[in-house]
Amino acid sequence: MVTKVSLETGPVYPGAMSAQQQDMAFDVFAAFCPSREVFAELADKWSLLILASLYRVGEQRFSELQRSVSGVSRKMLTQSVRTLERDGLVRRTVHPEVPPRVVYDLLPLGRGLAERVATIGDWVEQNGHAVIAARCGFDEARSGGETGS
Amino acid sequence: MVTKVSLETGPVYPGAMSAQQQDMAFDVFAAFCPSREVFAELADKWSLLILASLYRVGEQRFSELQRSVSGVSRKMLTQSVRTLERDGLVRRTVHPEVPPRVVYDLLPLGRGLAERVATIGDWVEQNGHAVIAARCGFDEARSGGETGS
DNA sequence: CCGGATCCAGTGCGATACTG
DNA sequence: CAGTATCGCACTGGATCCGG
Repeated sequence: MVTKVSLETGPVYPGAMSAQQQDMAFDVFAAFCPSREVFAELADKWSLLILASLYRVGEQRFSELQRSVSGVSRKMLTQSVRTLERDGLVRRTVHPEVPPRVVYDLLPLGRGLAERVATIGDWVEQNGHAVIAARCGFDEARSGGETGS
Repeated sequence: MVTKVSLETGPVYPGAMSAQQQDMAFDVFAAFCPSREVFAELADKWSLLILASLYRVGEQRFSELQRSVSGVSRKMLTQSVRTLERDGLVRRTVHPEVPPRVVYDLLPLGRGLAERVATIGDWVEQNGHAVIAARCGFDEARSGGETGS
C-alpha cells in the first residue's frame, strides 16, 4: 500500500485513468494526496451522519433528513449534502411539484462507503457506554489525584 | 434500534449501568444523546487518521505518529491523542528515559473502532478516483452549462 | 523528545431573513 | 418545502515560546 501517485498538489485526475491505476494507490496519510482531500471532506460529523442515515433509513427528502439527523442546521445539511452529491455518493432528485419535493438517496458508490460508516455508528451505539466510563475514570483520576495529601 | 436512553442533556452515565443497559440503545442520530457527543468527538479528520494509522502500523511514538499522519500539527496531534486516550481507545505509555519516549498504541476497545475506521481509509484509497471523477463531472456540468447560448 | 501554554488569524457554523 | 444570502460570534488550528 501507499504506492504513491503523481503527487501533484492540484487536482490532476481527469477521470479516465486506464488500467494501470490498479497498481497505483492513493495514500490517505499523505498530506498532499488527492485522496486525503476526499477523506478530509468526508471526515466530519454531519457528512458521516447523513451517509449513515441514508443507509439505514433509505431515501429521504430534505426535511426528513433534517429531522433524522437531529441537530443539523439547514445550512449545514444543504452544504454537506451538496458535497456528497458532488462527490457522486448521493443522488438529488427534484420532483417538479408545488410545493417542491427533493429526495436524496445513495448512489451505488456512496452505498459502499455509507455501509462502512454505518458500522462506526453501530460501534458507537454499542460501545459508547464503555467510552463514557473510560472518560469518567480518566477525569476522576486527574482531578482526584491531587486532592489527597 | 434507537430505543432511546434517559435522554438527559448532561452526562448521566456513572459508568456502572447494570444489566438492563442491554435493552437500551444509544442513538447517534439524536442530538442530545451521549453517544452523539462521543461520535462527534471522533468524527474529525485527525482522530480518524490517527486511529487508522495506529491500526495499520501498530504502536508508534509521538514523532512517528506525527510523521505517519502527515500534515498534523503537534498541537492537534497532542489534543486528538489525548482525547482518544481519555476515551479509553488508546494507551499512552511513558518510558522514563532521557530523552523521554512516549509510545501510543490501541487498547482492545479502540482496536474494534480503528478496524472499522481503517476500512473507510481503504475505501477512500480505492474509490477516491471515482469520487474525483464525479466531482470533475459535477463542476464541469455547472460551469459548462451556462456558457452556451 | 514530548507536550503544555499562549497568541492570533481564519473560518466553521448557527441564527435570521428572503426567494422560487 | 427547499434553498440562498448575510451577519457575527466562537471556536479551530497553526506558529511560537517554554518547561520537564
